[in-house]
Amino acid sequence: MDPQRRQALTARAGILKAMAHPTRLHILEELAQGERCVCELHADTGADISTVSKHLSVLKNAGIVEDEKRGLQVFYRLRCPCILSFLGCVENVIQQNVDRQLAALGR
Amino acid sequence: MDPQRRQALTARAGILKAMAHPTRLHILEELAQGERCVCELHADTGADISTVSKHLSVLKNAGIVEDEKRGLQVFYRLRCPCILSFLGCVENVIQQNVDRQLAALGR
DNA sequence: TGGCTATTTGGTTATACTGCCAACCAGCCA
DNA sequence: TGGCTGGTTGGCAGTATAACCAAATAGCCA
Repeated sequence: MDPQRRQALTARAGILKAMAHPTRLHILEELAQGERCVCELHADTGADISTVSKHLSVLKNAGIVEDEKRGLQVFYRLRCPCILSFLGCVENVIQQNVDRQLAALGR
Repeated sequence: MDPQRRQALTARAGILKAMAHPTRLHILEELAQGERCVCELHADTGADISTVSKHLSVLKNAGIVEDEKRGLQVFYRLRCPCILSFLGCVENVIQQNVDRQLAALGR
């Protein structure tokens, strides 16, 4: 595989990896509805605030979200709202998995 | 967060996690063009064949691909071809990251 | 059956990710 | 200035991933 292709694949994988965590997906879905401060995300994920902060920095390093400090609070928002658009297909896969498991049970 | 939502998020994250590796993305892109046997994927990823086999089992466990043995060979194919449809947005994010880095340099 | 090819599995080592705690920093206000 | 609130950072322990090698398995054919 040539280095350029390798690099392109690594970049894409990096974005996916940043998204591939339940708490981070939850955060992204919240942000899809509008910007949120860290304390709000802390409240509705239930995770320790330092954990939330680290998740946010993962998302920020990946370039998926951006932040803005206003007074004491830091607000985060999606940089590309389209980022969640593929979840429809992910749901298809999951539904198929469920169907398959049911079929296996009934077998 | 209620357990059901937590579970849904974990399932989604699982799919993303399975995709979040350069070699596995490469494999998925190959499969998007049609089924391939392990040896073909081995040839064009350049990875050790046992490594390719393990990557394929990750994808299979996630329900993203399915396999079929025909003679000595095992062929893999995408279960949901739409799975790569979101890469367009991932590319947007990457392009923005590049732009941002360039801007930072020029600053 | 014996040997060959294609693939999977087990074991090992190195590396990376998570979550939690404690300490620290920044901005506001009395 | 001192103290408070909101967030970030560093460090640690536990867990999970990745790649490689060696060994095992499955199907074909002589």
